[in-house]
Amino acid sequence: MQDTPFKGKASRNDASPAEKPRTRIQKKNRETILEAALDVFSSDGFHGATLDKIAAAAGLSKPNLLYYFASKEKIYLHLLSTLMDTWLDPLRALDDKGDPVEEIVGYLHRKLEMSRSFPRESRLFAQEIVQGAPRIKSQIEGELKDLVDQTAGTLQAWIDEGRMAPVDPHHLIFSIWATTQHYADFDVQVQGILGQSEEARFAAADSFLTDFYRRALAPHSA
Amino acid sequence: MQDTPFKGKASRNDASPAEKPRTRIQKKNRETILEAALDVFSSDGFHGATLDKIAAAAGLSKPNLLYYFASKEKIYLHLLSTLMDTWLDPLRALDDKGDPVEEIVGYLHRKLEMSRSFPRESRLFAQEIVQGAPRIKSQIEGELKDLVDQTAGTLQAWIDEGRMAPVDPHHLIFSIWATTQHYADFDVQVQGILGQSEEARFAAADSFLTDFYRRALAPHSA
DNA sequence: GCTCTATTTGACCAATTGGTCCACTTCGCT
DNA sequence: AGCGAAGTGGACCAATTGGTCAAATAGAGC
Repeated sequence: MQDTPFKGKASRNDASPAEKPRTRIQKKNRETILEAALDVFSSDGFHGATLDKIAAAAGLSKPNLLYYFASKEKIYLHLLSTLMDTWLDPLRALDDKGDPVEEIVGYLHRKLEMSRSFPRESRLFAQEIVQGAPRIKSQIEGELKDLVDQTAGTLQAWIDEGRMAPVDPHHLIFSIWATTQHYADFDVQVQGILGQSEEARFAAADSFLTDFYRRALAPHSA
Repeated sequence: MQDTPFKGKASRNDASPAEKPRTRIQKKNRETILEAALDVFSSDGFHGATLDKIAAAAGLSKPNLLYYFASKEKIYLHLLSTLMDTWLDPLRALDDKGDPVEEIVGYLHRKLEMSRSFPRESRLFAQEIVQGAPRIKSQIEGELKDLVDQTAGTLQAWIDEGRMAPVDPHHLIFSIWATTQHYADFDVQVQGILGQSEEARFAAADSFLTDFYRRALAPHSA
């Protein structure tokens, strides 16, 4: 499977719509495919998803789908790697010049907003991690860890200055991830218990979390 | 698939080790299979898991495995339904006669302990929920919701009595689920970032969460 | 309109996989 | 020891599925 240097026939055949789209059709179709794939992968998982299902969702034939992406795994990986970046944006936006508690609450808020706006992405990511992150372990131990460690440093500095309650920075970050992503990843459960509209659920979640973290993180006044 | 009333041959053949084990061999093998299946399902998901893999993990042949459980799905469902009960135990143990904050912290502690002791169960459950809980939605909207609503009532009573901070009881419960299960479900991520031994990770998590919830839930003194 | 390239798809293929058959072995009991 | 039931697994099977091919069609530039 990895022997023949030039598979198929033509050698310059690697010009198949590989990375950067070249034509407007390529651009449109690749987007359509990724959108459909996100839908299917996020609700069925990598193994549960089938090319037929993705193709159907994209309104394309399976061979045509494979004309744009070399394999099922390529599509999946493309989604994952694009995702990781977006996922970290809210954390990057944390400003070490701002007010500690409000910065954290702001981060919390942005993260919750991502759960609302991109639930499929969240679920895709969650499934990958739950299964042991077989395809992105390196990124976790790389850029993710780096950014987290750096942020933890900022938090620790704030703590040392007595501007917020002394809590373990890493676990604080984990708790924010957990509580916010919960509303995307475990949505059926939340919905099954609360009922309510999506709007109401997220509004209540935002209100609860904001209040909760403000109280828990307020610097000791004693 | 659901037509023939008596499939196969013999009619009393439904005596195949269906529900309750009858012999010691049945008991042993069913346990072995469930153990192996939990391993495989929790790390590969329902679709990713194969009977061959489960059979291999159990040290049995595939036909023999199917001698004990009628189908892959039956095994999966058996695990899931057993799980739900265990999962709710810590919540049932919450005592409305106790001290509010300490009761909640106690619950938190038990839940975190479950994440440590039964990470595979947690991951199995998580994957089912993330994918929309196709097979247990009814249980979520049934017994799970009932128990949660009841507990929420207890919490609300405590709040009304001014014995703990006024927070939305349902979202408080969600936050406890999220933060504790996170250490089982997203273990690779936590481990990738913190390094440390499992022991150290969970000790720090317990310490962080206990402290955090105590502070956030303390009744207003003002 | 013509030509070369990009796009599309029906027909296939091989591997995987859930599940079945049936002959054979091991138990449990008298 | 002897016998019927329980237990076991090699050989199969049909359906699914990721992926390939080659032939056909639609576009873009001249």
